[in-house]
Parts: sequence; structure tokens; C-alpha cells
Amino acid sequence: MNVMNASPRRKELTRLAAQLFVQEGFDRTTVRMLAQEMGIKSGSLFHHFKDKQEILAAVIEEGTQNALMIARKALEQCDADPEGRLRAMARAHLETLFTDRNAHVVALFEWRRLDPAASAHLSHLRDAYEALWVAVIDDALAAGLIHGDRFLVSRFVLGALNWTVRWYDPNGPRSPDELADELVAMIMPNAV
Amino acid sequence: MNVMNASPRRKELTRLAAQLFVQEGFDRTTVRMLAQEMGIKSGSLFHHFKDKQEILAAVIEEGTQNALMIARKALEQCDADPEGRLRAMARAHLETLFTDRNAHVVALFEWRRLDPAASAHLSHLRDAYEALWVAVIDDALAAGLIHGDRFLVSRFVLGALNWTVRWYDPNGPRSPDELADELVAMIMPNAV
DNA sequence: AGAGTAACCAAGCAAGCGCTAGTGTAAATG
DNA sequence: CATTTACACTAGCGCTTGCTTGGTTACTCT
Repeated sequence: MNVMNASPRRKELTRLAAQLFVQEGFDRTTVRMLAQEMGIKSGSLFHHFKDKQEILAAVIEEGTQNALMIARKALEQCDADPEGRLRAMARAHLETLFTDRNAHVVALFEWRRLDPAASAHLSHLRDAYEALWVAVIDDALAAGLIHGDRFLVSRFVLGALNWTVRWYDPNGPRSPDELADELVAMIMPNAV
Repeated sequence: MNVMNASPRRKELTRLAAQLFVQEGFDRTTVRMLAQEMGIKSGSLFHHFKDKQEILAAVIEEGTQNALMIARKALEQCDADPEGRLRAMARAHLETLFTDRNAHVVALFEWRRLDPAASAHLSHLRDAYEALWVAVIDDALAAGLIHGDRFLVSRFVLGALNWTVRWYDPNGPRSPDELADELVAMIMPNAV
């Protein structure tokens, strides 16, 4: 049982766990199901993770770290104007949401199953990510591109984006980038 | 065990169940917890509901029926112009979302725990509700108030509204109606 | 060669799970 | 008055759960 282990093996097991958590939900996923999916016996699972909770925390941490990295990279590479930055954030959000879909679905819908300790730790990551959004929204507000309360707007936008995991098929005719652009256009119709 | 019973007693038990399902999640809520909350023993529970699944279905059905009723009433009573109807639907959505909060949180986040039979039955209710939305969105698009794909817009809007259960406090300074108006203003900034 | 370690397994425990069976009782119904 | 109905109880069955224990295998490093 490694305390803070990021071995390739553990990463792979975490990925498989995320998939099962999405399929069945965290509570209905038994350690025996997890073990079978990983090709080991249930007892062996506890060599890699101290308990079932730690698997959940690993899944969510992985997803949130990736989201942060992708958003930061997108902000570095995009145009400096507020509209470009807003579009870049929306695109980055959908990009990570659907490339690490399993991890993010777990993060969004199983967050409450975390014990308080893990929840506190991961909240900081989540807050760092949301702070990026609020900053971008602030710029767009200051530039007069959009109107409204900063927190309200960012939460409406994040809500609309997060909810896409419920209905959007990334293999459909519309690409994630197009989807992001449609949302930006919806709240910013003056700039076509 | 009554087949299709809507007795006051059963309604009250359903309300209590909804509260526990929100607190603990469906899977972590045991029949013993439910019974204790209802002031009876776990065995007695199965006089009112055939099994645990049926309790979940009852909770979700109750919430969705209310949503439909409130939305229909709001559409009857509001102004006939597309903007008024859009605003009325958004207000009605938040009204039912926070007066029947428990039932709706369960409907939104525990839907997948339904067995296929119950899911099929309740899907029709859900579809009827969404159809109201698409119709109102269509009118707003035809009137040139908003722009974009009809399904995309309605799903973005529903996503933003549904997500409010994650962060909005209806006892805070902003009323649900104000919140709805802010969202409408965000996607329809030409009409202040 | 020998020591150390990471990864696994078989077996099973204690607790908790959904649900059933059979019974008691007070109120409604014929 | 006799019978049914609604609602509650006690007791517990059969099964699954997360997790532990004690031991084995295979690989790496000195």
C-alpha cells in the first residue's frame, strides 16, 4: 500500500476504476468487480489502494489535475483578447470533459461519496480551476462582451457545459469545439 | 402492498424517502434507515412499497408530475409573447426545482438507479416536460430573440438551470425569480 | 548468491443488506 | 356479530459487502 503513488500500474487501475464507476456508480461497484476488471483478485486490490475510498479520490484527482493543465495551456496559447480567452476556456472545458470523460463524470456525480479529508484536499484543486473561469468571465464583463453578475454567469456557463455529459455524443456530427463556440455565441450574440 | 396507491400516508412516506435519498444517495440509504425516518420498522415498509426500487420511482414520479403541472400553469397564465413565455418557463423551472428540491435532486442524480420498466414509464413524463421547453425555445428563435440550434439552446438552458441545485441557496438574497431573469437576460441581452 | 520488495492469491470474517414469513390488532365493512 | 382490510410488529434467512490475514511468486539490486 503506497501512500502517494503515481506508478503507471496504479494509473492504469485508476482508469479502469473510473470506467466502472461511471457504468455502475460508486456505491454499486464492488471491490470484486473492480478486481475482475483489473485482472486480479479482490484482495490484491488493497495492495495498491488503502481502501475503496482512495480509489475514488484517485479517479477524481486525476481528472481534475488534467482539467487544470489543459485549461492553463489553452490560456497560454490563445489570443489575448477577452473573446478569444472565453472561447478557449469553453473549448478546453469540453476537451477535457470528453477525453477524460469517465474521470469527470465521476468527479461531477460522485463527489459526495468522498470522505471529508479527501474532499477537502480535492476542493482546492477544484477551486483553482474555477478561479481560472471567473478571471476569464471578469475580463469579458469588463470588455462589455457579456452582462450580469460574475459568479452567476460563470456558474450558468459551467452548468451548461457540465450538463453536456448527459446528452452530447462527441462522435456525433458536431465537434466539441463547435459545441463550445455555440455556447459562447449564445451568451455573446453581438459578436458573430 | 397497494399497486397504484396515492394515499396521503404514502405521499408522506415518499417525501421522507426523498429527503434521505438526497442526504445519503439511493444506494447508501438502507430500508432500515428509511423505516426509522418514517417511524416504523423495516418490515412494515414493504406494506406500502413492493420493494426499494418502487420508492425511488415514487419519488421521481412525484417530482416530475409537479414540474409538469407548474410549467403548464405558468404557460397558461403568462403573457403570450415569446419573451414572456421564455421567462415564465425559466421561473417555473426554478420554482419547482426548489419547492420540490429533494424529489428533483433525486430525479436528476439517481435516475440511473431505476430499473428499465420504471425508467421507461417515467421517461414519457420527462419527455412531455422537455417538449414544453423546446416549443417555447422555438418561439423565441422564430421571434429572433435568441439564436442557435433549437435542441442545443434548450439543453444549454436546462443544463444551466438544473445545475443551480448544486450552488444556489434559495434563502439567500436573490430570489429564484430573479435568478431565472438573470439567465434569460444572459442569453437575450438585446431585451433589457 | 542473498536480501529486499512489489505484486499477487486463497480463504474467510464480521457486518450489513433487501426482503419474507408469520402474527397481532384496531378500525371499517358485510 | 363475523369478516375483511390496513398497518404495524418480531424474527431472521440467504446473500453480499469491504476488508484482513498469512503466505507465495517474480523481479531487482547489491
